[in-house]
Amino acid sequence: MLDFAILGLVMERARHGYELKRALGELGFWKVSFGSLYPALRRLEKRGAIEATGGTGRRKAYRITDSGRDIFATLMSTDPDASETERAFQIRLAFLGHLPTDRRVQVLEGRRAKLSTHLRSAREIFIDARSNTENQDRYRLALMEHAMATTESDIAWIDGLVATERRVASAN
Amino acid sequence: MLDFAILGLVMERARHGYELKRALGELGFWKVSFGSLYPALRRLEKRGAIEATGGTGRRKAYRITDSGRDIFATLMSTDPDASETERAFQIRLAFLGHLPTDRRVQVLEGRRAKLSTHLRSAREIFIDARSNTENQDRYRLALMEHAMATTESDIAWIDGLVATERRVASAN
DNA sequence: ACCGCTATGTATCGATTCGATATATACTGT
DNA sequence: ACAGTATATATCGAATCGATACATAGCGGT
Repeated sequence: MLDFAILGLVMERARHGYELKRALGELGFWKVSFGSLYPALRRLEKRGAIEATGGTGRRKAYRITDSGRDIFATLMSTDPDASETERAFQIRLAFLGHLPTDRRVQVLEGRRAKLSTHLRSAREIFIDARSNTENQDRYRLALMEHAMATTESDIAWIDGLVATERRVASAN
Repeated sequence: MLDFAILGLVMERARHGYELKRALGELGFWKVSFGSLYPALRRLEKRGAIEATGGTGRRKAYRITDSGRDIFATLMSTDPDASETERAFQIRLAFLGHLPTDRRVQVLEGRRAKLSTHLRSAREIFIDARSNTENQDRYRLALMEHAMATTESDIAWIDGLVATERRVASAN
């Protein structure tokens, strides 16, 4: 998924490693490490998806190739797998503008469904734990409750995004 | 940190691998994989922190040793490092009941401070991105805003935990 | 009684990612 | 002129993931 993110960013304009790290970190949910980033750049270079351009001084700027553009387009238009990570979804969101409106809504609804299911099972587990004498630890119950609240807020957020998407679509 | 979590759970009572995976998953923030779990059990066994007991049928229950209890107590009473992960903090929280009240508040306040700092820098980055013509992507701005809102909610949650802690403390 | 499905359980493999560290240059304030 | 900080590339070992293999238990349906 890091490869996906790198392709997406490099596609907009040539970027060097440090810049990619900063750009990813500034999205707010992932501080990628150099130990992940540089090997990923090698991988992509070896696959012919990106290529190094001279760059200024010690910098090594990478630009996307036609093959890389294809790879990105394929990844973007492939439906997210059910097992997709929170992070994978967020990266996908960061580039969701590359999809047409109806596909965007699909991606969002898919994520919403997954969160809903997860929330339901979390609630069951919580009810269960609370009524179990052994599991009465205050902090553990608090963790569960907070996790549920966060999931609810994520769902509401996605609903907002979907609503905006539909509003924009019907305005055209 | 997985080792820490395993020790904490096994300390309460002997548990086998699958049970540990379930117990960790039920806290709601981490679905640990078998590929992490079983090697971790080996590690801990080799260090003499846990030992396998017969267990029923195909199960291999692990119980904590005295040495393991020491290791857990040391980890628990060591102040969290500044670079500690979200997940590390959550695991710490799950066992926070093992610390005296004042130390609990310390841990919580420390986390709060870190989140506050993070939030401040996120806000700066957001303001910056919004005023930058290049970074106007709707979804990317939405991601940043949501990340900030989540952090704010985490801070409020921690404040609640601290308040409860103080209330309980002063009631004694 | 038999079949298939799902849950339970242990285990390992390769790939990914992390966290720490090394190294070096550019810029900034005093 | 100098120190300190930001920028930048790179690599190492360890932790973790995700997929897969394998096997038994238990349960519902026919």
